[in-house]
Amino acid sequence: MNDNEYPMNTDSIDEKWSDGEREILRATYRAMVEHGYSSLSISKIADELGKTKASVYYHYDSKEELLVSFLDFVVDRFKSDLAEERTEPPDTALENVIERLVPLELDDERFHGQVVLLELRSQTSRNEAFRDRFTEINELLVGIVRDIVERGIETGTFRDVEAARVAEHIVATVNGARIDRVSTDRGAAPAAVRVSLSSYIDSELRKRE
Amino acid sequence: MNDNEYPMNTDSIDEKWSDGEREILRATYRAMVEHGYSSLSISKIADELGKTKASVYYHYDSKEELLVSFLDFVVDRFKSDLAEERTEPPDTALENVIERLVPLELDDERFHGQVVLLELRSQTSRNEAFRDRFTEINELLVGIVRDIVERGIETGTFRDVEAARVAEHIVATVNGARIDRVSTDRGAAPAAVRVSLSSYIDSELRKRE
DNA sequence: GTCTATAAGGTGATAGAC
DNA sequence: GTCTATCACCTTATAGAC
Repeated sequence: MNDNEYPMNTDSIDEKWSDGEREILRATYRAMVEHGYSSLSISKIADELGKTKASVYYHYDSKEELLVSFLDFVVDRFKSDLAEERTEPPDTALENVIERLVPLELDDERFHGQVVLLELRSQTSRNEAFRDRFTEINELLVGIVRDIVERGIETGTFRDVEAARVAEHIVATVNGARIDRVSTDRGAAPAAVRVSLSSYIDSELRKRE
Repeated sequence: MNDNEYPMNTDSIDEKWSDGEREILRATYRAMVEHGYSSLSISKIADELGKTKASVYYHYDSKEELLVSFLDFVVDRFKSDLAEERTEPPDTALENVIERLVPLELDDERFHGQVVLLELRSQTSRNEAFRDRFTEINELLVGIVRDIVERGIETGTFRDVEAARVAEHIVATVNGARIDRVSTDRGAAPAAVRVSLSSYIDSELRKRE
């Protein structure tokens, strides 16, 4: 389902956005971290960019167009952050994906990234393009987990469960924990969920005897 | 932890808000459903109220104050919607709570309620009062589930698991499914999570032999 | 309590010079 | 590509009449 995924962390030859556009998208990201989605404006983006509003409008015809492009930018980062070698044994692969999605420690940069994602997610009911992207993200996550579980069943590591159903469960739990982390002060919750997920994987997936 | 909870659906004697305030809060709710948090304005609320902006400012000194009051209003509704007799046996009590939080069918009214909650939740990183309320909501949910699980352990229905940890897991899963529902087009996901949660409860909680 | 009128400033967006 | 200047409009909030 995802053949052409490369780690785009480094700014390699990437034709998706021009240099000017990427500078604007990066400025948008900073403006969003600082001011939040609901008080984001072209002026604030331009300030962050170090140029004037008119410069922004040279690259984007409207705020709406910029925001959809920004959403792609953020989703792209999320996806490439997730892209990883999948050669490890299924049980450690599963644990690695979970660790990546719900790390025990979350540095400021990733924390801000999750806040931005949550703020964008809150726009899904009002904007179809937004809803499409988050549908895509969740399907990607479920697909990754499902593939690992299926591989585990084939190799005999896991019991013969319904992979799709288990994947939905794990992704829902992971998403719940992620959103809890950025929207409450319940610092201990992510760790509790991590432990509980391991236990779940153990009792529902891992073969006994 | 929650002795004084009554179903406040009907407008009984409730000293928390004056009649005028409640009218404004209800108008705010309608305006929010229609326009979304990020384009919510006093004008739109006044329009929905059928009065002028100045009338709103007679009851609230600032938009900020109104919004925090509105948050209380919404959280209150959420809590009273959850308040329920807890006399059923633990296993059905648990299933009922889950059914209530992640119903298989979601009518428009409740759907809008969850959208509003998600939009308010997206403000948590920018506003401490908001974060406090959502911390409270999640702790309430975890508390409800934990109590049921503990009761199940005492009565011998459930195995002797770590109730707090299992509660965190269930609440995270439920929250993930709830947010998935309002922010993606993955219509089948909530049902899949429901099935998977039942299976989880069965294998992790329910006593065998 | 609700109104009209108004203030001061921010918003998205465009025209035209360089 | 970036700038200045400008537009019409919307924003939060207040003053004062009724």
